[in-house]
Amino acid sequence: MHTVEKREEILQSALEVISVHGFHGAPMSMIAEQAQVAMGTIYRFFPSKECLIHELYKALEIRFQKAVSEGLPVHRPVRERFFHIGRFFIRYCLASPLDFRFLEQFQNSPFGAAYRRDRILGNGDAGFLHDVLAEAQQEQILKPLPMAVLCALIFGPLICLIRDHVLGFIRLDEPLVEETIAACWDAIRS
Amino acid sequence: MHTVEKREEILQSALEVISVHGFHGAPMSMIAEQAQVAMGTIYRFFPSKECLIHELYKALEIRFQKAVSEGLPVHRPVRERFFHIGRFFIRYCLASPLDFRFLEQFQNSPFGAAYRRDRILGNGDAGFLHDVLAEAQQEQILKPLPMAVLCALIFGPLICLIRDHVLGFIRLDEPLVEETIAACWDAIRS
Amino acid sequence: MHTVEKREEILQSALEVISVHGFHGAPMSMIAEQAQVAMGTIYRFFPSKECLIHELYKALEIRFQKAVSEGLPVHRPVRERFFHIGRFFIRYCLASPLDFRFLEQFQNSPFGAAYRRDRILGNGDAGFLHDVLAEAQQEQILKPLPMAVLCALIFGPLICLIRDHVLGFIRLDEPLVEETIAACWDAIRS
Amino acid sequence: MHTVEKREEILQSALEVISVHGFHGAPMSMIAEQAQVAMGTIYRFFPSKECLIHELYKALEIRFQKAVSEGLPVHRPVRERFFHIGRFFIRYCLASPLDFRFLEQFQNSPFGAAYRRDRILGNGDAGFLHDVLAEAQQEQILKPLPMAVLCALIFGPLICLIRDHVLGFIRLDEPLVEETIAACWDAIRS
DNA sequence: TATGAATGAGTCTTCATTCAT
DNA sequence: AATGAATGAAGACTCATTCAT
Repeated sequence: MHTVEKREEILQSALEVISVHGFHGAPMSMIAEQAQVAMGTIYRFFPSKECLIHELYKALEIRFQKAVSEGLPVHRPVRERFFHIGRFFIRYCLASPLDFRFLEQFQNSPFGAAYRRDRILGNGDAGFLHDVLAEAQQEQILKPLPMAVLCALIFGPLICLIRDHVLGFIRLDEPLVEETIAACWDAIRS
Repeated sequence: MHTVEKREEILQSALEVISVHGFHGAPMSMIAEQAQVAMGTIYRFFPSKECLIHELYKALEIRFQKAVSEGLPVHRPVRERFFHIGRFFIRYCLASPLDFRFLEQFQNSPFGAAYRRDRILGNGDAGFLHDVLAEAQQEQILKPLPMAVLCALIFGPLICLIRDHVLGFIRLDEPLVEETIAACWDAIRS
Repeated sequence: MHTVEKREEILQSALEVISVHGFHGAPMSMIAEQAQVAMGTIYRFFPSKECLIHELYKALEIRFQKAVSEGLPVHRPVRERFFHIGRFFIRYCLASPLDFRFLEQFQNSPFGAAYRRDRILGNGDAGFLHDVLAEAQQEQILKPLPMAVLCALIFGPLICLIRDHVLGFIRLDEPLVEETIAACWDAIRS
Repeated sequence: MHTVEKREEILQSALEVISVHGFHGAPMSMIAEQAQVAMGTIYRFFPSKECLIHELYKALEIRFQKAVSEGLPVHRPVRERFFHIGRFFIRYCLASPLDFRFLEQFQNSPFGAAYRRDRILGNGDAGFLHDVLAEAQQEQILKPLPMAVLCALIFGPLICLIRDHVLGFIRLDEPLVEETIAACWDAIRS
């Protein structure tokens, strides 16, 4: 197996094990076993468990941004682009519950505290969403609120509902997703 | 020191240490030290670390519910009650950031999984908010969405922003709080 | 309650708790609770748990010797006295299973190693049995074996069977007891 | 060192430490030190202290059975086989006093309670002795007593004397062993 | 004198990390 | 480069003993 592939394999195994058992329920030995490598091998790619976790976070972030921004109808009206992002956000989280669970855990852990939160999940001003919102705000379509508040008004509810869905408390079907995104739009539009 | 006081002292220390370092970064010895008691003393009040954490959660929940529902203008219009709850919710979280961080951690941990999530933080349909929303919905003031979605539309953004504030990314002042609550109201009203 | 009575109460409680749970399954707190005294009170009578156990052993030994020697038909033939002792030995053990279990535990523990074993259970040359056997040996009724061997030939089987009985593997009824003692007699008589 | 050897080394160290200090006087750290391995290493071979002890018991039992049954003159008269077993039983115990002390402790502990007692030491009806005695009883050479009683009449005294010897109270030399076995034979023969 | 809350050393066990092979 | 056995520091928990009341 190639070096790069092995690295990927380890990251993926870490994701699987950690998202199920949590950071502290996932010993390196378990991750190694899942990746079908020896424990020592992991340390050839990542100097410590903490680094592995941070690297995994970064990898997921990239993967995530890519998925959500995919097919963004760049030249369509703001509202349409907004709905696109909302839909893809939910779609991705539901399709990749492991990613979602890991990212949530990461946010709410001392690991995540090291990171500026304005990256992913609940905030996106580093990326494409920022552009959409900024543009809309200039057109005075949106309320004149700080970017962080706008992001919160959008991703806060979505994350909350995805969590509810993952935990089985509600069932997020197509129409409900649309209605929810619409409600978020109501929250931010002027 | 009285027995009750010591119990309180231990709970408070656990809150302080855990909210900063996380569950797994907070050994019993550290909690004991913070409370200025010996480790064994903790076990006179709580049979295990897990129990200590659950008891702490329950205590915070009560404290929290009380604070948020305090002075609720029961006989005023729905919109006014809604704003009251939103304001007090934020106010409490900002005044008690340790509580907030602990509760957030608890929710996203295997501990919290034992609890139905319909309690606090991100959901409130167990209590007074549920009544307010239900009443408003009957009057057709609100969108005909499931209660869980309504709660998500309210608490999702608030929690998100409180976290941002606690972590120092934004500054939630009085006017911003009002505007945010208003935006949430826009999200749910029909 | 009198001082002496309290001491007795503690010893009796220690016996009950230890014989059921073993030395290491019987914390001082449990013994205190059983005796309905405070933990500290035990330390007014016994300087340490180890001492308590040794004192208990000594008390049981006395109680035991008294019970077994009771009503010994001093002026009857040796064989008759032998049977008397055998019967009373078994009778006492079956009637006082707690004593029996404690003494067995004590023997097989580092505690007991401190004691010369030629006291009780499986040896009795300190007391009346010694006299009976010595007398019999002088009359050449018994094999010319060392006293320790004679004692082993008598108490070895009895203890073994009592243990089997206590554990429920056999049922020691009257006739079986008689036959067993007779067999022991066959073992030692010349 | 080989894996198997290390396992053996740990078992042997456990035997040495436990037979001297007792189960509760033998911390894993002490066993590890004796075996010249780190504490964690023990857990690679045995999932818990309890398992270690049970494995040790099983290993000793096998060793023991093998030693005692070795060279059993299968086609010789019953009496001869009986003496052989008695001799080898004593011989093994005296040659392996650690084994003996451990097995005795095990029997009288909560650990041993899990095991049916019809195994070793004080009972042997699971194995070869049972066959010898059963055969002898059919030939009406022995008293018509239950097997458990016969075993008690044999092993009771032997164990008792071995213990005395190990503790230094008597000296079991060759002739004394022979006489003692003969006395046991007198106890059981009809 | 009696109490029992408090202490903290000691135990078992886990797991991130290392290193000889 | 890869392995995984070995390490030992760290953590939860127990309980004999002490001491302020």
